[in-house]
Amino acid sequence: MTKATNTTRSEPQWSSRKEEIVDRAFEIALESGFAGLRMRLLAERVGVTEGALYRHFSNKEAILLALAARIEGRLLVPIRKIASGAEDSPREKLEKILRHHVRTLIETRSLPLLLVGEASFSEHEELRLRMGGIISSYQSILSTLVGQVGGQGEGELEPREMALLLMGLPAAVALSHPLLPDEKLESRLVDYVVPEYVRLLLPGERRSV
Amino acid sequence: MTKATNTTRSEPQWSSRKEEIVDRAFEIALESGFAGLRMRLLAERVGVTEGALYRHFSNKEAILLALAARIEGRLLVPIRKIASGAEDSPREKLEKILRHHVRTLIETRSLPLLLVGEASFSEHEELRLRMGGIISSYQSILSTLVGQVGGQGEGELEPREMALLLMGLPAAVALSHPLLPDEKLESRLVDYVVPEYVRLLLPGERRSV
Amino acid sequence: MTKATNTTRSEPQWSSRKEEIVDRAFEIALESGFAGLRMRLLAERVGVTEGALYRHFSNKEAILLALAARIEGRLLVPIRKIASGAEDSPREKLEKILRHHVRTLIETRSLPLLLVGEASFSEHEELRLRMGGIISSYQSILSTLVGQVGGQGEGELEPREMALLLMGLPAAVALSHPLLPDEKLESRLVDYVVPEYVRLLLPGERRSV
Amino acid sequence: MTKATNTTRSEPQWSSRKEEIVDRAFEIALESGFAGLRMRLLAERVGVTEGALYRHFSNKEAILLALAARIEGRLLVPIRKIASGAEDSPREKLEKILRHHVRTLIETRSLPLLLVGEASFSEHEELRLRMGGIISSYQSILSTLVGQVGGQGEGELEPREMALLLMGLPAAVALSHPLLPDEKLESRLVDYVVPEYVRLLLPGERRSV
DNA sequence: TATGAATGAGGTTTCATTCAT
DNA sequence: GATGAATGAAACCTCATTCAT
Repeated sequence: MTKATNTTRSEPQWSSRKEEIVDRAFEIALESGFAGLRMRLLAERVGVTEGALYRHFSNKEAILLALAARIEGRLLVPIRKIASGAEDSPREKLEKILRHHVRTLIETRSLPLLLVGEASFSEHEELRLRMGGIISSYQSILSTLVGQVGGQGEGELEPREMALLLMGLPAAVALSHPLLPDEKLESRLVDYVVPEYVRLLLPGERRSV
Repeated sequence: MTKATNTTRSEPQWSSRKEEIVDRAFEIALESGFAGLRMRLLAERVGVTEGALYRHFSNKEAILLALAARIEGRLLVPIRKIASGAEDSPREKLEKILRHHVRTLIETRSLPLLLVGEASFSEHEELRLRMGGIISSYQSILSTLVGQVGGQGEGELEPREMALLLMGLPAAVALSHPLLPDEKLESRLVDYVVPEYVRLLLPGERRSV
Repeated sequence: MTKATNTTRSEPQWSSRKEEIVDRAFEIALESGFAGLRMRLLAERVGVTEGALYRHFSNKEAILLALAARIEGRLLVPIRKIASGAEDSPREKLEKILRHHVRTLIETRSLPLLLVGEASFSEHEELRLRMGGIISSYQSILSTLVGQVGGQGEGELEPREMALLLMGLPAAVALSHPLLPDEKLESRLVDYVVPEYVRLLLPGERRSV
Repeated sequence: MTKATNTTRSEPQWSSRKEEIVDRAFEIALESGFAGLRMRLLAERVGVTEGALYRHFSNKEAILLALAARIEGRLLVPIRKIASGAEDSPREKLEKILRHHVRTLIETRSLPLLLVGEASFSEHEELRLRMGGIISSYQSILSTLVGQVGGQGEGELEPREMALLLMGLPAAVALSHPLLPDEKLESRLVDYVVPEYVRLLLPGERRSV
């Protein structure tokens, strides 16, 4: 008899209002970007009045931060789990990470990375810091793994630089995919292009084999 | 026949006001992003009132389109010139293009690519199309050149996919640089990382050597 | 038969919650004035939710009225007691009253009189009436005492006018003290300036001496 | 044919919009106090939309400050002129000042001093400072004049304290008059009570005469 | 009694755009 | 070409109050 009981399929069972708000905010940002996230629209989607949103978040900024946290959860947390796994080699980890990243970007219409772009100019400092933190964490995970791969004998590119290159593929997908969706390419990206990319960038092991 | 041709006597230089408006718009977008471009602020910077802007552009969207055109001018036009040059090999051309792109991004705080991101969500359809056009042109230039390099014997990656990878480096720079500026990395990017990246991605030459 | 009488078993002390609410309301008004008294803040200070306040007071206005009553209690009740005392002369009573008033104003950051000002503009008619009643009572107490002092031979100023002048000192303190606190002056006010003021305004005794 | 030409009697000829806004704001504050001054109502009274107000004042606070300046103009400026006059004795100046002050308070329903009260709690720091400045200036004018009167042989009260007492009469009027208007008293205040008050407070000269 | 969520009206402010001059 | 005032819609946010539990 509680409100939570008469769930329809669109209400994931135990989502408190707070979570539901973030869910809907994510949806809207997916459609219209960070800047298109208006409190009025959000309230409508949630099915309450605007004032009600402020019971759960003190600010619009607080909602944006929760969104950032959610993105972190979808993107960074799985990546951290992959990186800390015990079974895979560093090279395999890198490959898995990139595949996860690219897949997520395609699923979310590149939202995560595009939000990084929007955050660069945001007036909300905390949001900017948070987004910078996500990028920074991501790159240091990649750097560490690159360092563990080793093997680029002549030591041409530093791990940090290699990490940047590895992030390049998701970045390129993020920027070009929403404007120029290409289903054929999309289907090959995760399973084919990513592994090949890793192979090209980190040829060390190949030689050693 | 270009728009700049129908100058009246009061515009001795080529429609100076119009150009100046776009100049200042570019400046502002550099500082505050697309969304931070307010008509009021723009008018102030130009040194006129808001109403005056509407003598030169019928819309804010018209100004955004002019901005897109300017970005095209700084980014795509030089790239086209490089691509159509007669002296360099395709590989050299690709390298030059990437160096130009990365250099421009660093100079412009990544504005061009970030604007692509913002445009993805824009409500102005024409702007979205134009930005899509820039990306698309860029990628087809890269694809063509990759095709001319040839040599990836087993034909693992298609030119279009390779083009995406090549665009990855600038994309990664665009996304990470504004939030996490890194001067040491920056100084090595253009002259060192880019050539190495091209060498890794297009190993054809290596065999031929 | 008073409202406080119908206590239920859950209110062992005399309607403690109600009292506490007014206490906290007084505190807040002391800090932020009448206008700064928000139901939300009040609830927080009391340690309950906003809805709970409406169990004890039907309105915000009801709380404001209770506040006015409390001010009456701190200001007017002691003054009435002084005025009805049997031992002092009318002149001594006036002096005691003014000293009490000034002391209270300093202790309460002038809240009582400033609230009078705010109440002048209040949309709550009952509150306005109540505040007017406080002022009015105060002045008639003063008038009566002034009449009892007698002695202004030529009958220049009527008691009511003299009462207004006597209220002038507290009023001036109320208006200037919160904006321009002056500790040196403050320490002399109660024990020195007030008696001197009474002596100057009611020179009757001087002649008799 | 300009808009200013078709003046009705209610438009004082050369009031720019900016001045008109302050005029209307003053009117509203007179009716409903500082807190009752809503941008919407103000815009209605001026006959424009809310947005238009922001062409002339960047803030609501800016309007409040303009209001404070206007009060300063009506109250403090004439008082300064009186104080710096060459013909009157200090005692006469004090009397004139108090008469001007009391008259103004009655005309303006005590707005100036009540605004001081409201400003004490205002969240607008600049407004608080400004109001404090007005009070402070006023008191130092009074103090100076009191010092010039001299003559309180035994030196009982310091000029600053005497200034506070002098301000007491206007203050009492301000606080009691709006809540308890009294026409009979009002008519005697300016011409009768004020001079008598000065005579009582500053008896020095009387002796010397 | 109390909670916690919600409402609805209203608050200040911003912004692209228009228009008479 | 340009100004300066104005508009109207929409933005974020606050607050007293209500109500099911």
